Amino acid sequence: MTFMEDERKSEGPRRVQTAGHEHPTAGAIGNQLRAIGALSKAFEQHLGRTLAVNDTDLEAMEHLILSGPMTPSELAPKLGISNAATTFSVDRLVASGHARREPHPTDRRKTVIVPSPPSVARAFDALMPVLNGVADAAADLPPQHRDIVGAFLASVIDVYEGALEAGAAEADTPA
Amino acid sequence: MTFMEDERKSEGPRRVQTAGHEHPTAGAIGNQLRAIGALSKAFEQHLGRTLAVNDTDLEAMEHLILSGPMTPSELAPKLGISNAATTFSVDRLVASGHARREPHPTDRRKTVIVPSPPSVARAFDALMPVLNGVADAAADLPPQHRDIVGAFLASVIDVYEGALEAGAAEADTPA
DNA sequence: ACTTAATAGTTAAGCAACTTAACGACCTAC
DNA sequence: GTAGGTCGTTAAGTTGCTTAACTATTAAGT
Repeated sequence: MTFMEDERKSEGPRRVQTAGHEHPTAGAIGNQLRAIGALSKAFEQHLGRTLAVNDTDLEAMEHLILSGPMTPSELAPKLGISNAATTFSVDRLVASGHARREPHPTDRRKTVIVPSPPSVARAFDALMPVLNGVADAAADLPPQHRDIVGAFLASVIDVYEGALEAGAAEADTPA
Repeated sequence: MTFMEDERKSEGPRRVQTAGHEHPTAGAIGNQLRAIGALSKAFEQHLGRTLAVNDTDLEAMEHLILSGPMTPSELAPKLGISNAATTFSVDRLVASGHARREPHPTDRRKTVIVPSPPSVARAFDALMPVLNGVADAAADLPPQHRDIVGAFLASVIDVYEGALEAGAAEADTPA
């Protein structure tokens, strides 16, 4: 690690400098979490290649599969893109046969995007090894261990949520 | 959950259908892992906004900070983009003052990308809450619990790596 | 009932970031 | 010293996003 050898002489408490000297295994857990993030990203990209769709369209399919058919306006915020971009994504999914548009039963302005069953099945088959693998790993733990892991993951979630809130608050206060 | 009501009558063992009926807490752990993935993605985007860089450039900065200065050719595979695209990313980082190009000391073909200390400090300050938060959460665990969590995360990593290998193998065998 | 305003989806024009291919500069080996 | 490979950059083209404008439909006001 050859960074920040000069600079940053002292300006507050800094427990984590490079990778945590104080608790070797504690730092290791952070590394594992980061590794999982990288692996899950890699896996998603692999999955996208398998189904011949780009990242956005794959994510759209995931939402359509996990939450069921929905309108473009509902989908857009889940994808974090504009309404118009969602139209393009749906266009691509329809063109490649992964989904179809259906009129909304009561509101004629709306369109419902329905994932095609074969595509759902293919996505599921590709996802299953990971879903099952993680579920099995968790299921294989004795219940107390499962609770310990669950509690730790909950605390990690709290950390992220806290950091995001702090960041949002700081955005409100332009200093 | 209104999906796959027809189709998929039976074609093999399927333990995880919607969200794991057999082991409620086991499924919960999978959900937690997914939540952590989503949160860390959201946090990265927030961080990118804070430093006024896009996702790619932020990831480049992270690699430059965590692994130290490196050449574009080393950076490109870490970003998962082409060499040429890395040139553009570096151009942007240099233009915004987050990094600078330096000639390689021995090989005059190469350029070394060096992150600017102030940008490193800013990124660090923004990252610290999460880094420290996770490290603290891990450090607060009694050692046996830490081992339990570490072992579980290791098994999750194995699951992903196994799935990626299987996917790669299947790509070789065009069926 | 008719007009006004709001909502849903799409289209249009423009922009940002990627790709592959081709280049000049440099290193390495024969 | 020349031949071939590597490094970074440039060029041309593609993809996928954005905002703004437009059409169709619904909801609300009078």
